[in-house]
Amino acid sequence: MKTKSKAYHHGDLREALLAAAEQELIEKGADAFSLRGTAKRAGVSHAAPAHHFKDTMALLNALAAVGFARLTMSMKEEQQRADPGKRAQFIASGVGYVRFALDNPEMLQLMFGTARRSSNDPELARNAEAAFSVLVNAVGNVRGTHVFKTEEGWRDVAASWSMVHGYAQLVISGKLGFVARLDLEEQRNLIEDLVARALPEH
Amino acid sequence: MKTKSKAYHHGDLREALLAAAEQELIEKGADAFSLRGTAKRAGVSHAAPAHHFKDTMALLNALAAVGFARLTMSMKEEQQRADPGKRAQFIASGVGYVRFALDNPEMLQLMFGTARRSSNDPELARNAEAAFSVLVNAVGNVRGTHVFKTEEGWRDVAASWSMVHGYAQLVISGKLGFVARLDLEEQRNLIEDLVARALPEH
DNA sequence: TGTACATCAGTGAACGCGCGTTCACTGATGTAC
DNA sequence: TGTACATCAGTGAACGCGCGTTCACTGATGTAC
Repeated sequence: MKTKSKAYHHGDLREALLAAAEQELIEKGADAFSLRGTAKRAGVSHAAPAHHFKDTMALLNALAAVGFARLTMSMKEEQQRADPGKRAQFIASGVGYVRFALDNPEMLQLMFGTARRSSNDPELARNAEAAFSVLVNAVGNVRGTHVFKTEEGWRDVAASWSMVHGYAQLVISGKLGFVARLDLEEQRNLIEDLVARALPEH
Repeated sequence: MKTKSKAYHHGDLREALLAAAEQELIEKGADAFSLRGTAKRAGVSHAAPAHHFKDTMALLNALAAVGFARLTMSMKEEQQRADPGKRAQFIASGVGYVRFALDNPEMLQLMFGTARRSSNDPELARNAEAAFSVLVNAVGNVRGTHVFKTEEGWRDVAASWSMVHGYAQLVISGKLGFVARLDLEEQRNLIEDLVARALPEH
């Protein structure tokens, strides 16, 4: 019957393109990603995206910004589910970070790689900053100081972030194969242990 | 005078191609890397590489294998320079890991990314395994047991590797900007601190 | 030592492909009166 | 409420480009006798 209403105007092509771009990224990888493929997925001619994104780089910058927003959400969700204690909140932010990364490996590569992206997209920078802040605040609450005021504070942040980020990257690239053999509960325990090591209790 | 001897046969084109490929990777990035560009850099026609590498993927696999060999060397060098104590040796392996990564950021992406690479190149797997072993042995020596025998051993390895790998990735992607303000000595201290956190003394 | 010949490592032209971007266009929508 | 018109968001053809790979070839090298 094909009642597929073929409206000439799409409605919200910008959002549809971002969703299509994510699928394209997931299936083709950052290397083989193409604007034409994205347009095709969105069911639109390959010239249409130009009305919404200046060029391919602009589209990927916007997609990376979406990724950082989702990362922020993932950390905050995990914190809401967790015990309200400061240390538990810190650990939860780390668990949320890893959960996002393992659920969105291609997005993580886009967000932290330099491929096909410019570095001065303001929305992207803002969203990245917001994600960063969740972790920084969690560390600050545990330590009871503004982390940027002391060398030790910087180190706490660097250690925590490095730990969760590195763990996620290694699992994604298949180098920590034994993790695949853990069930969800065990993996969560492992992550909590790793995060806790990054911020040792005094 | 141009005494540039234009020998028809190159001598060691395979090695020259690997070196050229690394330059291509560094200057163009993993996305824009091309076999033709590599051949041009090596001063050879774009059809010549086919005699040495089946296709582009084979060349990049070989290059990644070179990267892992260099990573192993970097860790061992740092260990030779360090105090022979077990814990100092462990920390040195971590410092060597980070040093390699910061000196070869594009290679690290190639080695740990999935882009343009197959996953079943035996030489690549062997070299990656060798690098892994340096870290595993260093952890084992500190703990005094075969790390693969206990859950705790696995965690020690995961924590150590995650920490150095994550730190390197974050610095490379510019997310730990404050590190750029540290001088060499300070950065070394920071790395040693981070690595030490990953493997807490009992 | 010299020669014939097989093998190896290059060349350069050609192929077909998918890409990003541009362009003149057209259909749909929104607004002024 | 109806109509004219500007604006917006699509289309599809066309462009030039660089890519990986294939192919027939040729020059250099190594080896058997």
